[in-house]
Amino acid sequence: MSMKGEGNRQCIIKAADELFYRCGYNQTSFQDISDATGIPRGNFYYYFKTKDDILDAVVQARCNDFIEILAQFDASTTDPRERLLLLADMLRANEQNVLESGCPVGSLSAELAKDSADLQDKSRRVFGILRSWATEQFSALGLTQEADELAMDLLARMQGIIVMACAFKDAGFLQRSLTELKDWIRQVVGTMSQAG
Amino acid sequence: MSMKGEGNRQCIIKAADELFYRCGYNQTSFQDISDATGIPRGNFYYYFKTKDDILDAVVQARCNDFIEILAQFDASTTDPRERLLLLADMLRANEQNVLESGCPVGSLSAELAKDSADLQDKSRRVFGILRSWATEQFSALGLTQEADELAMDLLARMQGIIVMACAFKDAGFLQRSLTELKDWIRQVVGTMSQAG
DNA sequence: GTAATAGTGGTACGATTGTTTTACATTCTA
DNA sequence: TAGAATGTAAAACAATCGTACCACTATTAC
Repeated sequence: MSMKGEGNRQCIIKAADELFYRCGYNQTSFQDISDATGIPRGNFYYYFKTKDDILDAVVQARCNDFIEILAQFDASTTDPRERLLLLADMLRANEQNVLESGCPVGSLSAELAKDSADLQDKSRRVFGILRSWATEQFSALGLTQEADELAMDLLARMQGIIVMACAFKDAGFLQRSLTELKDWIRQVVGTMSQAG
Repeated sequence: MSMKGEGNRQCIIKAADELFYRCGYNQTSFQDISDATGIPRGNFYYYFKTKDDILDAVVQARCNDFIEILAQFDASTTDPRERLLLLADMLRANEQNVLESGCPVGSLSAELAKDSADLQDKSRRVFGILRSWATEQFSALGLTQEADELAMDLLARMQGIIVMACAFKDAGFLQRSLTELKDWIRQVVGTMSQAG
C-alpha cells in the first residue's frame, strides 16, 4: 500500500477513533465512518479485513498516541512525581471531552467487556501502557515493591473520577477530585519514599 | 393490565435487566429478550411503546432494587459507618459479576453517555439514589458540610476499582482495593467526626 | 506503450434491527 | 351466554447492519 492508499487508511482510522470515542464501538457503523471521511463504505474492505480490524488499528493508534504523550512527560521533567502529576492533569486538559464522553480508554474497555473476551483483550493494551509507565515512575521514586499496585490505584482513581463526573456532568466535582488526586500523589510519594 | 399480562411484563423486565447488564443496552436486541423469555418479539409492543420504554422500566426496577438493598442496610445496623461498609462490601458479594461485566450502574451510565443525553438522564437516577443515601450516612456522622462530596468520593472510588478490576480481570486487585476502601471509610469517618 | 498493480465508486447481498399489523385465542363482565 | 376487553402468535414492514463483489480509473514498472 502506497502513499495515496496509506493516507486514506489513516483517515479512516482517525475518523473511527473519534467516532468510537463519541458513540461507542458497537454504535459506530461503517456508514458513519463513510459519512465522516467521504470514503464509500464498501471500500473499507480494501484497507481492513473486518470491523474488528479497524478496532485493532484504532487501538494501535491510541497506544502510539499515549506512548508519545508519555514520552513528552518524560522529556519535560526528570522528576517522576512531576510526571505523575502531568498524567493526572490530563483530566483538566480534556475536561470537556471527559464530561461528555468519559475516558476513551476506560469506556472502550467497559464496552468491550460486554462483547467477546477477544475484543476486550485488545483494548486492554492501552491500559497496559499507562499502567507500566506509571509503575516505572513509582519505581523510580524508590517504591519498587508497591509500584504496580500504586499504578493501579492511580488509574482506578482517575477512572472513578471520570465515571462519576461524566455521569453527573459535574465539572466542579472533576476539578475538586483532580486537586485531591494530586494531593494523594504528592502524599504517597512524599511519605512512602521517606519510609522506603 | 391484569395478573397474566403483568407477569409477562415483569418477565420481560427481568430478562432485559440481565441482558442489558451482560451485553449492554444497545447490543441487546428484541430477539435476545424474546429468546430469553419465550415471548415473541412482536409482543413487546403490547407491554412497552418502544425499546427506550423497556430501558425506563429496567432503570425503575434497578432503582427499586437498590432502595430495598439500602433499606436492608439501614435495618441491619444503626451505625452509618457500618452501613457504608456494607455498601462497599457489595464489591465482594458481586465479585464474579463485577469482574465479568463491571458495575450495572456505572457501565450503563457510561454507555448511555454516548447515546442521546435523554437516555443518560434516565440512567443517572440509579446513581442518584446511591448518592443521596451515602450523603445521608455521612451527614448522620456529623459530616453534614462535606457529606455530598464524600458520597461522590465514595462512589467514584468504587467505580474506579470496578473499571480497573474488570479491565484486567484482576480479582486480587479487587480484594486489595476493597480493603483499602474500607480503611478509607473508617479513617474519614473516624478522624473527621472527631474534628467536626 | 503495455501490462500489472493500486485504488475507487457503486451496487447488491443476506441477515438483523426496531416496529407495525393482523388474525386468533383467552378471559372477564354483564 | 354474548360481547367486550385482554392477551398471543406470527408474519411482514422498511431500514440498516457488516460484508462482498465488480467494473472502472489511476498509477507504476518494465
